[in-house]
Amino acid sequence: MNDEMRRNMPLFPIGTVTKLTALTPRQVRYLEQQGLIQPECTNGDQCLFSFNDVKRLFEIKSLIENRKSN
DNA sequence: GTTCTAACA
DNA sequence: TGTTAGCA
Repeated sequence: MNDEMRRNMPLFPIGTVTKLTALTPRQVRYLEQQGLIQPECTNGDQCLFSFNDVKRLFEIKSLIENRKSN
């Protein structure tokens, strides 16, 4: 994998994702169980999230916040 | 230190 | 949804 590729396909652990999305690991896992996100679970025990998933979390987060307002 | 699962309220 | 317990 090239250096450029790592910049475009970084994989973060749930801890980083929770900070980036401002969500809790519970919500992230729950959404994952609902099939709303598709993280890369290589070992099956640890799931790494890519920008793709983080982006989806932000969309979902917005929906949750909108749900409160409406 | 970090992640995962399970269950309960 | 949030927390706790134990495990690797």
